[in-house]
Amino acid sequence: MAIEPIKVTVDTVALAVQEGQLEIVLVKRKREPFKNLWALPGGFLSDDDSIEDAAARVLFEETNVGGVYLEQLYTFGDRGRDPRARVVTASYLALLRQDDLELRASADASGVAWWPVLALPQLAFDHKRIVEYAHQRIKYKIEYSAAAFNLLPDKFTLRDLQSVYEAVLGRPVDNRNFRKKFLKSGVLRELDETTQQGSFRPARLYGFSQEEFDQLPDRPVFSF
Amino acid sequence: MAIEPIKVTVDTVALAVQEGQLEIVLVKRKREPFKNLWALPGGFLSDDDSIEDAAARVLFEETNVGGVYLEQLYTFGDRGRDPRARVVTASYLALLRQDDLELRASADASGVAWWPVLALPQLAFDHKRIVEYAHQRIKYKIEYSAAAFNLLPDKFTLRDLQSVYEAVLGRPVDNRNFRKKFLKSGVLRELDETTQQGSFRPARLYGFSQEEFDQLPDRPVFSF
DNA sequence: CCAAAAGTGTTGACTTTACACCCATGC
DNA sequence: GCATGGGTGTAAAGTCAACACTTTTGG
Repeated sequence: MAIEPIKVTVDTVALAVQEGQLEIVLVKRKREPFKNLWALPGGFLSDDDSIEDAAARVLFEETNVGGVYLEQLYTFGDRGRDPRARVVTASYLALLRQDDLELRASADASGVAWWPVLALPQLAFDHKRIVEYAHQRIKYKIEYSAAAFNLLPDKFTLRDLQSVYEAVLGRPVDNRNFRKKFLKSGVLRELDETTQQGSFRPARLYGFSQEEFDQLPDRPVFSF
Repeated sequence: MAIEPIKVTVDTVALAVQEGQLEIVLVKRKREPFKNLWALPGGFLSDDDSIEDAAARVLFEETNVGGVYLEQLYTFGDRGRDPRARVVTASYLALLRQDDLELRASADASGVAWWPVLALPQLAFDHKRIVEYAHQRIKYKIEYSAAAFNLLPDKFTLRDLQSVYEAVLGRPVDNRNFRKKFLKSGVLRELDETTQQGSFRPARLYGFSQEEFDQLPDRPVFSF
């Protein structure tokens, strides 16, 4: 059983919702292969304690984004994915709050930027496929998990929450049904604060209650 | 960035339902580490075209089981999983029909056997965790996918189908509601055949219709 | 008083759950 | 005719989907 040398990398699909759009962080490659194409932030598994640690480290190194929710997506290892060598890539999904965003490119890249998931440039390697996989995952996940709250600050309005669902699902949802269902679910803590941002009625702020969420059944409870 | 040598392996959780119990294939290790403990069938990624191919090859080599449904589960890569070296393991779920079963151990193992998922022996490495992950996955998956039909022969009775659900979910389900829901879903093709296996009413045989299944929404439709 | 976004209820269709007896067969 | 597993219906409760107007605020 000949074992050819294999390299292990991590690539991260880092998502955020900005102005009602689902966006993703890409870095522009400075070198071959795929020089000048946009790619997912990624790099080699090194002396990290875990693959997830590697994903967090690489994401921070390449984009300056840290302290975020991370989960493993899928591992790609087909022959020929990388023209140089056999590369096995564990892909990760990162969910960012608007707060977290202060992108800064590393020396290895000639740029780092947000791109709308629905209007991506041509991507390096098989990264298009990885983004599609991530997009599918977050669509499912938002219906049965608390993933949406990883895309929001600690305090948010019901409209903010609805915008996250609409951006992720890619379609409008009925606002009366949306509010009814979320308020009934018990996972929202109503705060004694409101926004104050224009010449119209202020919106109430809410927080997320992990304790209440933990008591929900683990089937889709937030589907719209 | 020092890159220590990393090995990539695949481990497979191969499941089948036998006499109403969910069971899994384990091999008994002939060597250190974990000599004489039971472990998942697994081995190194070699010159396979894909990781999934490697999982299929290794499963066949170690257990003589082939031609089965395979899907990737999760990739484990924490430091210290294997005392010898840094090992990154892509784990796979295999679903077997009772037909497929003609276990035969390879020279590397001192045994291969079916074990009930609910009564496993002590396992090598972190394989217990991998089995738990697989078990969770199949529990979810059976509710929204056609996974159950990968655990059944081409022709089966409604009772067979219900037994698969009960074994996977680990609890009884209401048999009137079960039949009603499955028959209404349209994914079963009623055959002009019955079983003939005792001094009692014969059961009608059914087949699975992939075409009808493909038209279902991709949310849980087989939850009980 | 106007513009803008926040917030609110009801109805009908459908789905889910709980529950107990008759049917067909071989011996 | 009996033992065994196969097969069937209904009603009440709950959930989902569709739909339009009133409220609050600043200027």
